[in-house]
Amino acid sequence: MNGIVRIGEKPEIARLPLFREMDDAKRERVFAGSFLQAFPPRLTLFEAGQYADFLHVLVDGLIELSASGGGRDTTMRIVEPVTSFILAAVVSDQPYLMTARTIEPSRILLVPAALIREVIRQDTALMQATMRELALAYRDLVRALADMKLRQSAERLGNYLLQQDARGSGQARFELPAGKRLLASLLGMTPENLSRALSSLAQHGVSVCGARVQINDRAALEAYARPDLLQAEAEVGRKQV
Amino acid sequence: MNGIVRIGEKPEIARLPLFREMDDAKRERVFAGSFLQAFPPRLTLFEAGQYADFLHVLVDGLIELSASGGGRDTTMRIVEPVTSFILAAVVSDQPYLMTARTIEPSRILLVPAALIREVIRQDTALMQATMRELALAYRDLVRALADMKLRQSAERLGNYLLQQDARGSGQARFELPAGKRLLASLLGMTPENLSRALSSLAQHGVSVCGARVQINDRAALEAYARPDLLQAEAEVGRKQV
DNA sequence: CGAACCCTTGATGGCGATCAAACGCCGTGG
DNA sequence: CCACGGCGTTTGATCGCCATCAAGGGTTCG
Repeated sequence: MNGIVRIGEKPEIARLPLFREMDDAKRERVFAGSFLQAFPPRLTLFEAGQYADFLHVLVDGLIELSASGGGRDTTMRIVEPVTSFILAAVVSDQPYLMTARTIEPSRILLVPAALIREVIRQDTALMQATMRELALAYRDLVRALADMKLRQSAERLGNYLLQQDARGSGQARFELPAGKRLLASLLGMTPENLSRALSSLAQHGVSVCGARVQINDRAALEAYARPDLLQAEAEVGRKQV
Repeated sequence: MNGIVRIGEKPEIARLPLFREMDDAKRERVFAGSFLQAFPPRLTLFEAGQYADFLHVLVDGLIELSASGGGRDTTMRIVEPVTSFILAAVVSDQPYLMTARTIEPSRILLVPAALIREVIRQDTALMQATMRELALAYRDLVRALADMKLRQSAERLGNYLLQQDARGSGQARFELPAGKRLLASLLGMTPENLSRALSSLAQHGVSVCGARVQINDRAALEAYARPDLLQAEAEVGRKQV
């Protein structure tokens, strides 16, 4: 199950913006030193404060990144495949700031931190790709922080729905990637209030049935949620850190 | 006033982590192509949405970076000298996400974005420094977002005071860098509530007189504010993006 | 069938925003 | 010198968003 990445998975990983431009031989070297591993759901992969020993690439499944403090917990990000995560901790050689937990059964490529740091130093194209990934991830977080400070919860939800729709097939119908409890935490609200917010969005062109969401009146939703300046970069095929 | 950086300023800028490790000749080239410019207070340097045409290095003065949306404004960061800012926008060649405004009279080194991007491509040490800066800046933002989601306003204030003290000379006495109105916005609260929060912190070992802050009982303040896992990296001489 | 678990709905309470007004500080101009 | 106005800060009163507490319905799984 580990030791060498199985052939079938490689193309999808190699096509990630992070690995796309680098030297083929170096990429092989990275993959040869990495492990593809399967994890059951609800398993903690690592905790905040631990030394960052692997760059993670989610190949299949779903991951929650959360932070805690003062007895509380909040989910910082929900990682969907195929995406790398915790690049920043690996690059800066610092402890994780977030805890990672599988939500669904997941397969993850584990790239030893020392290995990826070494190859980054050797391969300029990879270093440049890393730099760009970090810059885009930084900008995503600026948007997230502004979102949290400027909008109230139902507006954040509305924007999340618009964003999630755009990220998916694009037209007006999609499913929430994870349970509503988790979504609530991601949006900085309680499950109870997420439930209320979802029903209140019915007045703004959104209908929900279980995890199925349909945007019936995009103009109305946009008028309410004001996606404004906070829209995500739309680089083709891009995945976050 | 511009064209070539005045000799007196160079050492301090060259010592920034961003420029410290790079090739001397390349650094000269960057500085030769840049402009050191003075700005009056309360002047908008650029607005969110504009094309990012300069990397900025604050040499002297004070800058506010703010974001807006839905009729509201919030300050995202207060930049103190000597520090570069908006590296991420320049690296990713995307529009600014934030608006920059001088608070005090300021002198800023303006490095043309195309120039710095070109030299980054040519100089591996600079690229690596940029990568590290972005990674650390990313982690700062993770902390800021977790702070906003996990703590209530008086706790955020308490942590800000601890952090600001640590960043300064270190022991228990310092001045707020900018007016309280601005600080309130940075912390995601109103000036009224900042005022109340400051007086409530008297019960936790803090005394305030105007802009002068004194931490009389650090243990009590830490017990209240729980700096926990969110503590900033303490790399010597490090400055944020 | 029962036990979790998730989601929903309702009732209550607290944190913080908003509204309003007074105080201190400071630069201007009479 | 003092009067005046502007601005930032403080203090008080009220309101609204959202968290918390509580309970009920639906689904899944042992």
